Amino acid sequence: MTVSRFSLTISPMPSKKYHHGDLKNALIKAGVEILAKEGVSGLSLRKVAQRAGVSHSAPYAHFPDKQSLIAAISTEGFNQLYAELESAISSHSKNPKKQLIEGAKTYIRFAEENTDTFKIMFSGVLEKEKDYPSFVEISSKTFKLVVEVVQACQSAAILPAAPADLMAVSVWGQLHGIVSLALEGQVPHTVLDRHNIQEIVSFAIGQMTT
Amino acid sequence: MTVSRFSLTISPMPSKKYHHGDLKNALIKAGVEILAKEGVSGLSLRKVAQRAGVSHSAPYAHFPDKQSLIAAISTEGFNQLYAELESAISSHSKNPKKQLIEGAKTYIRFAEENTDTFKIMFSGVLEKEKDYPSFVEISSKTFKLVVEVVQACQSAAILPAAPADLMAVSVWGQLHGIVSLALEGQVPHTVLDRHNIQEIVSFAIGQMTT
DNA sequence: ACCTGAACACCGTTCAAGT
DNA sequence: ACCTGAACACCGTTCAAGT
Repeated sequence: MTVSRFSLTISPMPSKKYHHGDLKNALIKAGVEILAKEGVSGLSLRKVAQRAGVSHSAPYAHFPDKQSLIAAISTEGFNQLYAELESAISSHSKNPKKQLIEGAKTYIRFAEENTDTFKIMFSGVLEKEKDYPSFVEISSKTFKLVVEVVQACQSAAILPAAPADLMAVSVWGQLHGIVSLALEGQVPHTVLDRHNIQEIVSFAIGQMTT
Repeated sequence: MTVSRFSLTISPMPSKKYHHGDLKNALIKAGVEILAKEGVSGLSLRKVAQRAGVSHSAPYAHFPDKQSLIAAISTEGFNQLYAELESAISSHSKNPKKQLIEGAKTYIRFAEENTDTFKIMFSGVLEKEKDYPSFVEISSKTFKLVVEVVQACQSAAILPAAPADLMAVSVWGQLHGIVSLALEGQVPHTVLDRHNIQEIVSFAIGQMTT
């Protein structure tokens, strides 16, 4: 025991306060990791605190309640999704149809690679999303991105003339619905035997475009 | 105390075993009611038991765990949704386009009137749906209903020729996606100011049909 | 077969206290 | 300002026991 006490003195042990003034982000990161490892049902405030190396009540210095941490995780998820969509879309700035298809692929990939973050963003776990301004902001920014692509497609006569925001809900809804049904296991194997989600979405979007 | 013991003997008190051998269904019913009143986050096994008038451990005589009760509630929800869709569709057996539109309206109404049951059916709360045969059966029966309507529409040249199951995923995905985004508060007010969900879905399905 | 009550581990949240 | 530890109410699940 003398040894361990000694080592504690000369080199800081990981169980010390190593959140370098940024416990808030450390908690969000820990939450994302738990989500990836144990899923939505495995996400507890106490586990998040433990993984960040603080006591179970420390998170309350940064988040008023669990919902608030979930809002922060969802916001972080939306930020990442937005960045990936932005990148995919700006890679094909001269080709609206490609923007649509590659944007959809990016959305699908995000859902597949971050399944439980995606679920927490879109499956009603967050109950009063309107109370979290940064969540509302990034989600409406993301919607605007969809509107832009839709408008570009309309200008190129790839999508029919119609109010762009209405068309955007339609396109995003089509994409989101197929992805959601797939994550729920509601797409029958008779379809999945022949096509992956990307192909199903491509088919569906192909239906809407000319 | 003599009085209470006497009254217990001559007339059965409500706190006695009044689940007439059908506690299982009483628990499902209690679960649906709690879902409607307190939402998904308010649904606990202990509350369900209390509402059904039994001890907190009584449900374990009928369901191995909470997931299993959730599966039963979801199955019951699907049964109701199926019945309502069936009824709406058979009311317009000579008019495929009407079947599609009225089926969609029924789906939307079900989601709006049973929001939290709908969420529990489709939002990943049920984690191993494949383990519950009656859930799988009714959900695949419901999918077959969509396929039938799609085929009728294809025969009437209202939907383009394509594998009916693929087209069914597309149509259901479109409907489900818009409804899900709406329940999540992800449909911007700029759109909701002008159109309700029914109209948005009608627009989207109008896009797919000729 | 069906149900109860005690028990256990875990959870979200609060609060007095420490630095 | 940031964090800890005890405490409270609630939860899912197990189990010995009662009818």
